[in-house]
Amino acid sequence: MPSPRFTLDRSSPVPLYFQVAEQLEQAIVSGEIEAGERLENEIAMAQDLGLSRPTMRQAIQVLVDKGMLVRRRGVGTQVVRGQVHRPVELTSLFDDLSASGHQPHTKLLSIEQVGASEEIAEELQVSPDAPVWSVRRLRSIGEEPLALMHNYLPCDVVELGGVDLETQGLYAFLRDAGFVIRVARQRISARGVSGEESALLDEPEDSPLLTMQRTAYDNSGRAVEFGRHAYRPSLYSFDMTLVDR
Amino acid sequence: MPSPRFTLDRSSPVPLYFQVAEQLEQAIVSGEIEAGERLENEIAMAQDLGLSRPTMRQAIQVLVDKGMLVRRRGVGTQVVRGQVHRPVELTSLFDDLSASGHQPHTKLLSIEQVGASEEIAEELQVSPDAPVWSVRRLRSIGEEPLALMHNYLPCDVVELGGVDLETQGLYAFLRDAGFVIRVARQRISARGVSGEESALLDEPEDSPLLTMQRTAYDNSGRAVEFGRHAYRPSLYSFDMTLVDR
DNA sequence: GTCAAGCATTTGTCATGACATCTTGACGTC
DNA sequence: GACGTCAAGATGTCATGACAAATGCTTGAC
Repeated sequence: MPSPRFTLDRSSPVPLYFQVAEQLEQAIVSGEIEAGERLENEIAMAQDLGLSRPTMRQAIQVLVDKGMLVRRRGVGTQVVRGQVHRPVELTSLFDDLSASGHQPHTKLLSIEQVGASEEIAEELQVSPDAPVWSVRRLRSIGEEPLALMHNYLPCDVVELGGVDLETQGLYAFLRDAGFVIRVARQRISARGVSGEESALLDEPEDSPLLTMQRTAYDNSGRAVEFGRHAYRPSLYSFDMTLVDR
Repeated sequence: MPSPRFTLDRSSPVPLYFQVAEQLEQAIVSGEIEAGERLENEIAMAQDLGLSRPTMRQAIQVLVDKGMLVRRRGVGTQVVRGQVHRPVELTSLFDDLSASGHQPHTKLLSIEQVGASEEIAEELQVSPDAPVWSVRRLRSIGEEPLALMHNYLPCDVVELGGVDLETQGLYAFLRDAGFVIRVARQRISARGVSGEESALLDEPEDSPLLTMQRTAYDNSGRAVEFGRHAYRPSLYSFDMTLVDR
């Protein structure tokens, strides 16, 4: 029954349950708590740390939601075996690559205001033919083209004029502009390359592409962005963890 | 400020927070509460229903996790705009199709015990060359081939001898056999068809395929199943909702 | 008129206490 | 020896109370 020493800072603005969750996660990934091992019971852990049980439960719940811990009533809480893949998150590919130490590069292919097609209008919750930004970018890693991205944003919500989307990811810009993206719905599938894409992505004819289309909503529930992306499957995939609740 | 009438059954084994979550979700999908609308505050809703605030919060949290509601401190809770797509869940394709009213059909291509390759052994947390079940199935919808599925299960965990995997999905069998799948990790990508697949899936050479590989863990954190699947992208895609927490 | 301070509202966090329910193993009976 | 019962231990659910922090509006000073 492992009981690593966690340190709590009650004067920190970071919530206690989050401090515990972070350190517990660290203990798991570092191997201090072994895979398959059972944790001490909630009440004892809470007492050890001078916390209430709800707070301790909340901390554990964070890792349960991440798929790192599994709870069984009447038994206890165990560490899930198997290595953790980084899951799909509400970040952009740009952030993904930056975080993994690679040097992504973005080429702005086009940016213009167009009238929303029927599909776009529905996804963005605007009237058909309403003005929307249409942005096409090519993302590469080193000399290797990686993804072709086509995004749409409502003009009356976002002002993209003069924004440098080559040095800054779209999501980073939206964050800086005060948009808090809280929810996104996406669909992943595949298709063959089209003619123009073939040259841009440096893929031969009939190559398969991994496609993702996503609509993102800010913290007021309003649609902010809709995008259709195509990835070279040899260089990109989507990892995720599913948790049954 | 909407305040639909919810009914609670305190003698029911269904938790109160779940009863509320279900009815709240129903009110949202039915349009009784409009998209974008703000909910009454937690305390008032709790009082209206004769519940405590934590219970009411837990009910709301269920829908926040589903991406249907968005909370903002100091403001309130709002309904996310935009239609809901059914997300990727811990069910099998078989369940997916059955639920959507179609008639899936499964053909068992092969089932045998083999020694685990290095990759399989690592995914399933068994020793290399340990005996594992190797199951290959072709799933169709009507006359249309849909997916080619290749699954591996540790022999010392699951007994597949005599199991009819043509009328029953793999996950349904595992459930009946007492396995509770709680966590799964999966990776989605794409590739071109290989020779044998081309005929089985009725796709021409060089067609793109959507691929998914998944490792599933039971409620003790043990790896139970590893599978590599290939889908015809014209007939299948992965929908999911991402929520930032 | 504009900006800043203050206030009301609402969600976020945390504590304490209680009981329910499930699991497992020990014990006793048949 | 097999089976059922019981008790211990763990998580699941629910209630009450309190304070913190963010937001948006109102009010007041300049």
